[in-house]
Amino acid sequence: MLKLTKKADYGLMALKYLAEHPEKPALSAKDVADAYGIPAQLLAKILQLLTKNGLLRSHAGMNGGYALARDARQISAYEVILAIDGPFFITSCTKGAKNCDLTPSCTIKEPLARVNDTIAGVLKSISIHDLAEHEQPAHRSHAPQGLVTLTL
Amino acid sequence: MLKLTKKADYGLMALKYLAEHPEKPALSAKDVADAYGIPAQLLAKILQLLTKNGLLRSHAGMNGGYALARDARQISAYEVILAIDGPFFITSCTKGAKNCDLTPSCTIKEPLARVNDTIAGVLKSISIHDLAEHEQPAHRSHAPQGLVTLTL
DNA sequence: CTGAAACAGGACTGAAGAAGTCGGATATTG
DNA sequence: CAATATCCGACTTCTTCAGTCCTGTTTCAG
Repeated sequence: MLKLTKKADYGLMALKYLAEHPEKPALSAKDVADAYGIPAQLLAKILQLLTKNGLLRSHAGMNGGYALARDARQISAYEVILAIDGPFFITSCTKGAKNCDLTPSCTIKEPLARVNDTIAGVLKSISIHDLAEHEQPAHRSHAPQGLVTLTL
Repeated sequence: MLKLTKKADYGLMALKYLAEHPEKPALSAKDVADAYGIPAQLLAKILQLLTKNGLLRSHAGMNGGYALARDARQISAYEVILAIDGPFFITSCTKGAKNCDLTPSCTIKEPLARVNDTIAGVLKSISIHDLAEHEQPAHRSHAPQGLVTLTL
C-alpha cells in the first residue's frame, strides 16, 4: 500500500535514462528496456502514455525513438506519476468525487487531504534532472532546490 | 495508487471515534461499525490488529469493547497505518530488502526514499487527536502542531 | 518501392492483493 | 447458563497490476 506502481517506477527510470543521454537525438523503447531489464513491450506502452501527455516526443521509423519534450529540470516526478497512473489520492474516498457513499461521517478525509497535498508538493518539487546522475560531483551540497513545508 | 487501504481508513476512523467518546469506558466493534456503516466483522479484525500492536486495549465479555491505550495525542496516524498495513514504501523496490533483482541500476530509489521519509514524517506528525473534532471551536488557529520540512 | 525498425494501441491472461464473509473458540459478566 | 464480547484462521470474491500477444501505422535506408 501507498506504493508507486511499477509502471510509474519504470517511467521515472526511463525519463532519467533519457536525461542522462542528451547526446542521442532519440532512444528507442527497446534501448531503455534493455538498459534496465524492463519488459520492452510494457515500457513501450508507458512511453506512449508519457508521449500522449506531452512529456516525451516520439519519432517513428528507423533511428526513431523518444526524447524528452522539455528540459529535464522542467519535468517533475509528479507529472510523470500523474500521466502514468492518473490522479492519485491518499484516501479511498476523495472529497471531490461522490464517493463516501455510505459513510457521510468521513471526517477523516479533511486532515488526510492535507497529507495528500504535501505528498503532491514533494513530488512536484522533484524533477527528472534531480533523479539523473549529474557529472559534477564537486559542488552538489549547495543545492537547496526542493523545499516543502506543511503546517497542520 | 498511492492510496491508503480501506482498512487503514477504517482504523483511523475508529480511533477517531474512540477519541471523541472518552466518557465511555469501552466501545464494541459493533458500536463503531454501526456509527460509520463499516462491516462489523471487518472492523473487528482491524481493531484486533490495533490491540495487538498496543494502540488499543480490549476487554471481552458484556460491556466490553475497545479503548485507546494511550492519550489520543500520543497516537500517530503513522503508527495506525503501520499496524494495519505493515511497513510501507513508496517504491516497489526498497533498498533495504534484496529486491531490485534484475535491475541493479535502480538509481531512482535513493531520491524516492527521501520522499518516503517525508511522507512518514508527515504521518508521524498527525495524531488521532488532530483527527478528532475537538469542541473548543474558538481558539484553533494558533495551533502550529505539525511541521515538516523536506530539503532535497 | 520494399522491407526493416520503430511507434501506436486494443485485447487478453495470470498473479497478487484488498475487501469482505463464515465459522468457531475463548473470555466475561449478569 | 446465556448473552455479549473479543479472538482468529480459512475462505470467497473482486479489483487492479503486470505482462504478453497481435495487428496496425509511420518512417527511412537501400
